[in-house]
Amino acid sequence: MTTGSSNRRIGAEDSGTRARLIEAAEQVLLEEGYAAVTSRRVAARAGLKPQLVHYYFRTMDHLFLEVFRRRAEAGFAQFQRAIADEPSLRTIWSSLTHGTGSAFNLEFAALANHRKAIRAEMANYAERFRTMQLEAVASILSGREPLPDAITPDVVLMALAGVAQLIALERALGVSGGHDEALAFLERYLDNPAGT
Amino acid sequence: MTTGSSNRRIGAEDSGTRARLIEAAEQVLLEEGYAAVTSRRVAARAGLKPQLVHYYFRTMDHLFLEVFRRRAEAGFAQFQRAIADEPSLRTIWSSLTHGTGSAFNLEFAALANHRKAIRAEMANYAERFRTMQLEAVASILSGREPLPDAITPDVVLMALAGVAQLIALERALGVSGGHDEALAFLERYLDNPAGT
DNA sequence: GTCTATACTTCGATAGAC
DNA sequence: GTCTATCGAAGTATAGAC
Repeated sequence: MTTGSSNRRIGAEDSGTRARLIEAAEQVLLEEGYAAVTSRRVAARAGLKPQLVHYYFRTMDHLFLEVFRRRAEAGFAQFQRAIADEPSLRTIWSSLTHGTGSAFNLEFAALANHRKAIRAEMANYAERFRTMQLEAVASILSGREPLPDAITPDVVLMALAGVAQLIALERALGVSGGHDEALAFLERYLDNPAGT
Repeated sequence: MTTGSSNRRIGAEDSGTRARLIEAAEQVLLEEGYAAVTSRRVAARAGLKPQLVHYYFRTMDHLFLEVFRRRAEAGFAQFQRAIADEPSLRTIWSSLTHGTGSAFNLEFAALANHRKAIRAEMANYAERFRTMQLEAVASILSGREPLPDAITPDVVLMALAGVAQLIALERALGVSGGHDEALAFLERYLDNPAGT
């Protein structure tokens, strides 16, 4: 499982069937969780035979990695577009709370916790994403009233990202206590971080 | 699976074997993730036969619920002790970042996302825990310099909980960007939230 | 009350046919 | 390059022996 030194033949990367399997895997992941992403269920969702999963992907982990990379690259590109279009804290906040990203991250975080290859890939993207976000926050804040010295762009970003993640996770559970208050605060803060 | 209206006989709740299975399940959960919590592996960890899992627990979900409740009650009690001993923001922060709690929550959050019974139980405890924490924060802040109106105890708690969760998750991945800065800020903030 | 023998389903993966 | 036939291991759960 770690080495994967089998010499079984693997299908072409540009195969349409392969793309269908990745798409199906992502759907199953979001709807039923990573434990439900089995060769049989993914194939059924794609309308294909289970053995095809193992023809196009050496192991299930290889499939997970492809699903993750596809989503991560898309998120990456989307963030860059959004921040170029309107560089503001509000745009950062939107990107942190947008769509199915949270559910996706939750599944992969749980998966990464116990699978080395996936953890490495996720850490890699997380670092890159954080760096990109940090540059954006620093740039946005530099054009405004200065904040107290202790409140660096890192601190602002960690707080926004942390609260966004927490709210998303609790929403999934059906818990909402404190959310309205936090969102009301952010509603003011995002446009006026210095509080003047 | 949802109803569980089987009339199969189930072992006594005070059985020692049953307790061993719960303990073993928790270990497997933390070490290998929720997908690895199967009757065979739990039993192997406990040095028992796989069929015993199904004698003491109607389904695997019942086992998960027992594992969750045990940990949740323990966390509940521990928070109450700690906050009674030293009521401070620092104690709140410690309780949010303490031990294996984050890994445990991550596993159960992912599980809860797709299993109704577990989601309900987790939501229930999350609400209770949040209420308890909120009372503590409000009580602590009321004995200090007042904060700006917009920064209610809810806002403080959501920020602390969010950042604590984010740092824990990223640490598990091996990502550390921004952590030192956020922790340095908190180091000052926890003792002096009004920033005077 | 406690545990075992057993049924049946689903799993990942490979070797080999087209 | 693409897909299928098939294997052995692991999964949940139940009925029945002690």
